[in-house]
Amino acid sequence: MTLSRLPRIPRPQRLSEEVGAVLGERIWSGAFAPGERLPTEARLSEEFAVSRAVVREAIARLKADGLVESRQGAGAFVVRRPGAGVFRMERSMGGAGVTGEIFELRLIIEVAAAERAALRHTPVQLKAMAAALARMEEAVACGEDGASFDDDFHCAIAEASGNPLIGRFVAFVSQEFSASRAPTWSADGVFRGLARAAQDEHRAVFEAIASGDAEAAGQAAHQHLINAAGRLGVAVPTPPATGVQHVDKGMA
Amino acid sequence: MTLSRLPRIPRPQRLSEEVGAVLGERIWSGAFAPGERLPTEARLSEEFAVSRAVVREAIARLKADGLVESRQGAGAFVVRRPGAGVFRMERSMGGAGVTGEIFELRLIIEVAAAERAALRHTPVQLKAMAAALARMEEAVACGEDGASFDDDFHCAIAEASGNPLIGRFVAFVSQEFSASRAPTWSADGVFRGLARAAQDEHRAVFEAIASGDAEAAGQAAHQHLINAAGRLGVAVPTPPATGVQHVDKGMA
DNA sequence: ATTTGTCTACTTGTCAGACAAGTTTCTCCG
DNA sequence: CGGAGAAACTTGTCTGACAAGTAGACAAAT
Repeated sequence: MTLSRLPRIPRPQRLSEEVGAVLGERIWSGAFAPGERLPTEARLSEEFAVSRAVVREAIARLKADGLVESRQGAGAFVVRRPGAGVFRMERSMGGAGVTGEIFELRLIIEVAAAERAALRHTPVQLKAMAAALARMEEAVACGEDGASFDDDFHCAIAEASGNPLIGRFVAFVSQEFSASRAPTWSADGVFRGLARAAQDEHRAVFEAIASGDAEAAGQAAHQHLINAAGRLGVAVPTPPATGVQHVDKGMA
Repeated sequence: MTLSRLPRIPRPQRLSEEVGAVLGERIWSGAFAPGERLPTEARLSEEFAVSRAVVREAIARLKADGLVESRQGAGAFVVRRPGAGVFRMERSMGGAGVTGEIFELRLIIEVAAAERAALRHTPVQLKAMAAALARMEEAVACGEDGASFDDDFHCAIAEASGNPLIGRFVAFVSQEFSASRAPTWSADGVFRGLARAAQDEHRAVFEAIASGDAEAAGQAAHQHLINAAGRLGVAVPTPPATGVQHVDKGMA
């Protein structure tokens, strides 16, 4: 077998990572306002009781993230509009409730991707989707873990949207999210038929795309993601807004 | 007041940035294969003729990008799936044709944001949108550059979507894109009425959001982005029907 | 022969101190 | 009052050192 990943025991976090996380949080929370100057490296190394090298590495990370800019002789400054330059998810945003928000973003982008894939897919891309689908089918039949094929399927759809940015973005979000996909494909999940249900939805999406019906593809993708959220026990803060919003137009 | 930008002169690149760029390119190009171990810091500092501290900062940047992982005592390794962990745009994508793809992504996400903002906006967020709108109005009247208020307006809408991820993503894409927004707000653009037209569209989006009409907000945002692309001479590869169709399905 | 324990060389993480280069601030002279 | 220049900071880079952790070899035990 592939000796799988995940150092189950959390290795002692590097000092520079801790310092970087604290500083990043202060910036995101607004404790360091945009445009403001950070304390000097000497000051920070004193505050955190670490060497200046550690502080410098932490700041290097923030610079790589596009959160701060430093000018020799002047200091390090919080960038005017933090968050531009790079988009990441995991860090510095309270963990609670985030999953639902990630799902909402997936819903938006993957539905759009499915619609476009229905209209633009090439034979090669369709074959890639079919291959991922077949592998998942096999996994369901054998009771194995098909999570990575699940990833592949979603990414193949995004690739077929014809817009590489959409493909990369879905790949990115999928990765960020793959840990939470486990319950569906765990032994227990397969036993309870979750994998089977997901697979049926996958096929519906695939057939809609293959037949070139954009609207059906979008609806199938939408339904799949809503159901997937339900299988994970995640509340997606969207349903009233997206699918059926014409219903509550009456009020107000 | 705020002495704004002046880094038009390419400031002397930091050594660590140069080294980091070279290493990053080697990884992206595959010269360092996924899973492979990087040369040791000592070896790299020798190769680049810089101190180990510089190499360490360069590697810190790569770690922040999620390209490499280092284990004390073992070495630094190229991550198995480079590119996961962060989402950037500038890298590894030639400039041609990309603008249209960015626009398509904006179209997808900002239309969805406008729909949600119509349903979820708070009074404070509405006020932020109104403020940005007013400043743009002023800029149009005075013939000044309102590009940054344009940014603010779009970001305020995304913020009001109630999903911070959407807000950050729009901020991210906006930034990546702000350079291309210049033509609308340049002296020539203002003269030719481009800014005026954009402003009318902005107001339409705002009013739809303020009135809580998600469908109208989505359509207005869709129209605005299509027109904005037209003003820039960019072709958005989106069939006219697609952008909003998942909203009004079921409507007769 | 296989397993186990130990040892050693190597690599990254952290520290301390130093100097160079650039910026800001204040002083002092005109 | 204004400007030149010195002084104080601050970041960028270098050097050397030690601690912590890893990997491979080697020896001992079963």
